[in-house]
Amino acid sequence: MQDVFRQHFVKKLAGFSGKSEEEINRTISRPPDAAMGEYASSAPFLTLTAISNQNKDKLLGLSEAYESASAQKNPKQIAEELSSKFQQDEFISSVEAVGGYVNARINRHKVIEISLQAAFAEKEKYGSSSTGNGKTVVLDFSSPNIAKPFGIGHLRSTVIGAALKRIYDSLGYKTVGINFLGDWGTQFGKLAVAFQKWGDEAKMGDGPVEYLNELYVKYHEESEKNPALEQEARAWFLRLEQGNKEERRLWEHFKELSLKEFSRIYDLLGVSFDSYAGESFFNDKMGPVIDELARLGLTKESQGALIVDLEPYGMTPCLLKKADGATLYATRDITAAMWRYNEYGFDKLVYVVGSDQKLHFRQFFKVLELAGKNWAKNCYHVNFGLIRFKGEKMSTRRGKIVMLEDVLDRAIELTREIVKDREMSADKKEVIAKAVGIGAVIFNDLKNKRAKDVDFDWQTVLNYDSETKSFKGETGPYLQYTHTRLSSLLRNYDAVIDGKADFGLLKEDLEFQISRELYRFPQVIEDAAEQFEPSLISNYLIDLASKFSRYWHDVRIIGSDNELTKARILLAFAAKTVMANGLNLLGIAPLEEM
RNA sequence: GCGCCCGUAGCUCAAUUGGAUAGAGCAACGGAUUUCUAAUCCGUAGGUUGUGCGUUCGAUUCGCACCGGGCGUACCA
Repeated sequence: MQDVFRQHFVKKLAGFSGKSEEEINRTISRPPDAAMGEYASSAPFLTLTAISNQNKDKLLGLSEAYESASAQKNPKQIAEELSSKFQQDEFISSVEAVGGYVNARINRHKVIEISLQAAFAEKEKYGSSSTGNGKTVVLDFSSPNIAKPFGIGHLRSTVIGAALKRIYDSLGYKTVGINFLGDWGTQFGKLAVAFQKWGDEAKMGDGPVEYLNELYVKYHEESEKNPALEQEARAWFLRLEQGNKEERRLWEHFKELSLKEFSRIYDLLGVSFDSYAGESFFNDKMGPVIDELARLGLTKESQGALIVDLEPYGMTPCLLKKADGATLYATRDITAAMWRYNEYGFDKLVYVVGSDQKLHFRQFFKVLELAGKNWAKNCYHVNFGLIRFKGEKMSTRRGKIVMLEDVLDRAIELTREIVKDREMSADKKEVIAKAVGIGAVIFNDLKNKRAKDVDFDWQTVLNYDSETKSFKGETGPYLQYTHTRLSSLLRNYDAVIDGKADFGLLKEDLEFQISRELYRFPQVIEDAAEQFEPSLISNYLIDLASKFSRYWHDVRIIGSDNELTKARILLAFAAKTVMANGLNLLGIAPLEEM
């Protein structure tokens, strides 16, 4: 979507200055103070830069360049000249030169009119577009390991991936969400060995995955003392890979137990997938791929293993087969990528996986490229920071892990405490407790740039204040609360909202500020998709919510003046629409009351 | 050792991708409630953007070096 105000300003300025629109567009920023206008251009400095660059080519000294630049014209003068050429029009109300910048104020009335009308007309579609029509994005996310507990590390992948999927959906892309289950690999050998040695089927009762994890931890403790266990585990997995019935049966049992637990969590989070083709799905498809790579002369044997040498690219080799013949993670990923390309013909293949696997992705993307797959450049590793626990990396091997379900349960419990004394039905309270508690957890994971590591801390995750019994500040509940109040407000308005109003009556500064936020919403979604960054939407919603919170504190919306009320209600309606649309993209439920 | 990422208020993070006077939340202190839901709002205080050079008219943003933290570094994923 295009910002017509900005576009208009750029076009005019380009005309006046003789620079290209492209060039002018790069000089646009926002003035430090809102009072100075909405757009600023540093175009007057371009001449200076150009002259000094020119002189640099001629090997002139810096001071000389500056002198010759200022001798001709200084930015201040240029800014004044350019500004004076502007005339008030439909989009721009005034242009002013300030210290070498050209500052433009946009026509407030126009912004209000455009944004409120668009939000009213498009409702739940406002913000979406058709830019992605005909294109397919495949997203690989969540991808937990079978027989391991679902930790908060997987929450990040799940929540970020699900948000990106919705974001791309809303831009008209066809999206395919794949849960690339970690249901294959040596860890099953380890688990099976542990289970056979110390396990007891009868103890699997209520929390089988937790029990299996205990065995897994025990295995790693024991194997430090007894290295022979490693051999046993490898042998077991090899038998599984070769199709032995007994091993297969146990593996399927583990898998079934795990999926049952995972789906409970996905239900809570409101996440679903289009495909569960996990690693095991590719078990019988790797052979031909290895053959293909070999035919292309990419593979070689080294220390008994089959590798693709990536030395020329400054990377350690990509291992396709271990010395014992078993395949590895990279083999499955390469195979899966090729299969997905054939199956979906994607325009983008996105992996939402932690930063600790960066090298792995660089390696296998490179292998794809070397194999002549020109679509390799459309593969993206959307990495995210690790969740550390009291400064330590979490590790399932050492049993250091925070269970996602515990986090969710605790958040829901805190919320129950808040709504306990509300006058509403018990059912309603429970719905609210779930939506708000989960919303708090989801937002906590989506509010920061994904690359940031997060130190998990019970005290601060939810920003819960036990004294006032409330979630405070920049949280999911804050956004939900804003949406709730807007809903309540609109319920209190008994006339019909028909989308018509006298926009000229909205003269408050905040009415303009809010409209401007509403206006840029579609662009925020596009940026979030482009950068694979849901936090852009989180931050945006916080901005919008805090502006509206301030607004209705200062201003009476439903008042005695019918026309004014009508206009303000339309503003509230538009704000509610955008809050709801934004929250839905993040996977947080917009509530009517709470 | 080498590679990648990070370092911004006491804490957690923003900063429109190189623009003007670096902004929010939490915590602290002070204030606002006959309410369109106070899970709210307002105010005060808090900074040599890790350090030092460099590039630029202009640097939190780009380059180099150093300091500190994280991750990775062929048979785990």
